[in-house]
Amino acid sequence: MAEANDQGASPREAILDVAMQLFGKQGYTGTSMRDIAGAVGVLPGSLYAHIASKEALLADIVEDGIGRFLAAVRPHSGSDASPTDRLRAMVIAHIAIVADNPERSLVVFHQWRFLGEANIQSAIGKRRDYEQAYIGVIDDGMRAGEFRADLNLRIAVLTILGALNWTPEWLSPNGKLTPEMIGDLIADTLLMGVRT
Amino acid sequence: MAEANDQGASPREAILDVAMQLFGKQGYTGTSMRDIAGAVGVLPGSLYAHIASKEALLADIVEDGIGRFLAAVRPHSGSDASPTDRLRAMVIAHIAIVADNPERSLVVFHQWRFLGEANIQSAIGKRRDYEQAYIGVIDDGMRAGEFRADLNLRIAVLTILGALNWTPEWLSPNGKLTPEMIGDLIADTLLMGVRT
DNA sequence: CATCATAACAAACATTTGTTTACTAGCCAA
DNA sequence: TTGGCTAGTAAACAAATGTTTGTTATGATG
Repeated sequence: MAEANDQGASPREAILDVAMQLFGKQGYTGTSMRDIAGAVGVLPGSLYAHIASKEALLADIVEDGIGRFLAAVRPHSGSDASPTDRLRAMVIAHIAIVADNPERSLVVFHQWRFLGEANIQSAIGKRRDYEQAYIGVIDDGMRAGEFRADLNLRIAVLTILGALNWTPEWLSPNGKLTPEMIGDLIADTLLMGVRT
Repeated sequence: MAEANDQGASPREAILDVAMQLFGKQGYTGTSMRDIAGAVGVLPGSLYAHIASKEALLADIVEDGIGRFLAAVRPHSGSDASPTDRLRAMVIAHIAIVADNPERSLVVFHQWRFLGEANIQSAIGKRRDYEQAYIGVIDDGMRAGEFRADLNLRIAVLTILGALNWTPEWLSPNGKLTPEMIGDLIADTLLMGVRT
């Protein structure tokens, strides 16, 4: 059988799941409703009994995806641990979300451009909240003397977020290192750098 | 006038330039030949006097783009400077290429998936060469005792390349920091980390 | 049994897609 | 003036696009 029907899930969830996978692999504009229908195991028109439009499908996936990152990171960015420990925990939490489903992360990071004006603003806002969490910890660390005082805050945050946002490109859920271990190693690299 | 005709360039170069911009902004599958023709200021069919196909257009852009990164980094990765200095020079060179044209870099990093089987293998090969240059310097640095011995080589390289590959997403050629300064700051962050 | 909601089918729609073909206008060398 | 380039127009092609519509099978519930 060609269709992987996501046994036990509602048709709507099956569609969202399949769309997430295809949008991640082929991009939003590179995926047709016929592609999605084919992978679900249904005719194209049948999709519209469960979703409003192709763009609403994307909006749902992106909205939910960003929400997962925010929910995973917030408890740590707001904790009373040291900036070092907080940053490490945030990195590990981020990697856990990516590893849970790299395709979803690819959609969140790259396909939001194709949302309509309304949804795009909401996505950008939440993305800024996410960045702000990192800016906050780095700033705290610098003030506390735990992080280098000569850091360029903006560049440091973009460097860290860049390293994190690139992970769905290579991270495999089936690798031999667990997501926690990978997150820990990335946090090591970012916290202490490569120099001795 | 809506068309920016890239005065003084051959029609072929004008097309490549416009396609690069649009592929970067909207993606390969999100860009139609009519989009390109419109931006060049020409009718859709006219494009085919200068290019073989839409995919050949993408192949040209990606091939040339990867080549620029390789050409910019090779002299430094192969120099006889210290690993620290080599890595710093490679980062600065990378950022210079991105800053020169962020859209081109977006195409190189994200649109190669849409190449045909033949071109895709060539692109992956060159991309591996590029990674290898970074693996080499880090490995040298670790052996020389200049870089931390407890680094996970693979993770460190992916972290560094992630930070670098994400830059076209935010780097603006019109910012107040020069590309060299930005490269230097990123190199600082990656070499020494954020901790004191 | 009759009823009703769920889920899917079958077929069509208007548009947009990449590309081809035959033709024309302008220009520079012989 | 003739001839041959270079660059572009105009119109069409089959295929693929997102979506709508009317209809049908299948269960569970009254």
